[in-house]
Amino acid sequence: MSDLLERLRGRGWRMTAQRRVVAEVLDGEHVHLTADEVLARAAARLPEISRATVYNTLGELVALGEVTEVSTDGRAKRYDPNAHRPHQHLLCSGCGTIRDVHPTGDPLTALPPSERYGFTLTTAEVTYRGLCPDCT
Amino acid sequence: MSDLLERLRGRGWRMTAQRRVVAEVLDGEHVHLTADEVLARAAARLPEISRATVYNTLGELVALGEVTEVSTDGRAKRYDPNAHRPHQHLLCSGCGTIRDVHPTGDPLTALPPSERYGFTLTTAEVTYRGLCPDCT
DNA sequence: GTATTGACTTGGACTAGGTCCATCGTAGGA
DNA sequence: TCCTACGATGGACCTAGTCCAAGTCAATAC
Repeated sequence: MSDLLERLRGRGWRMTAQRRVVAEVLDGEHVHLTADEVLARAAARLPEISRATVYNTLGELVALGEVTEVSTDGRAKRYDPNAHRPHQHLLCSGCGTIRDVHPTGDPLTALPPSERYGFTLTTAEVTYRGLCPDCT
Repeated sequence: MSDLLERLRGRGWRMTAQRRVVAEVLDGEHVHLTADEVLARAAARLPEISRATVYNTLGELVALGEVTEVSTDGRAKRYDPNAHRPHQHLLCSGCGTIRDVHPTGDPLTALPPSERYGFTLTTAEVTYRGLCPDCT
């Protein structure tokens, strides 16, 4: 994660305690926190951090391509720090657990030209849904 | 669409002017309206219809499997009446246009057992993103 | 055709998630 | 160490959606 902080500094990011804490909270595998969860965890370390700062910082991290937004349920957006490697999401309909998964092949190729309506495609997002072992 | 109304009546739905109008507004191909758009179009025909009724009716149609909810942008959910035939969505990043598309093969098969973490899979939702001819 | 009744509708209050903005604070260069 | 522009703050505001008590009416029974 310190390499993330280095990359951000290299891009002219002014390093503040708030930004550092938000970036640190988002470290790890299979991390998909809502903005409120990020705020709660950040506030545990830096009690005076504000909601607006968390939203600002998350927005910047997304704009810089370091974090991706995932909205799986139409409720709160979740923030996924695993943006360096393409992946999709596997979601339990029972408990809401989310895992990063890596399907074989490029999902884009499944869409034949006749179904592209002249679009220039850039990405395909896939959400697999099912029941995890605990909820089965 | 009248066949939909028949199906609903057959399932014990009490037919009211409000429900009929909401169902009629959702008729057609490539229809992906937000609840507010449904309300606006329904109100054009039945001015005294209320927001709560539109949400209730949409929720019932979803529960009955006649309409599917799609949340592509983390903003308002959209309602897709084309629930009788499996399909995915193609979304223009420029203007927000949504089209129904039919990829080849079943997206579920792209996820190998080693990437399923013991889940029992039920569905895979795919959102293709790109630029439509007008926005290119 | 009328009475009955429980399902449906209404509008307004309420909530969650998120954005905006004026003001204050501070990181980092000179 | 001083400056200043960039970042943080908190509180108002907004949008999408939910909830509820009270009123209405579709469908059944007669």
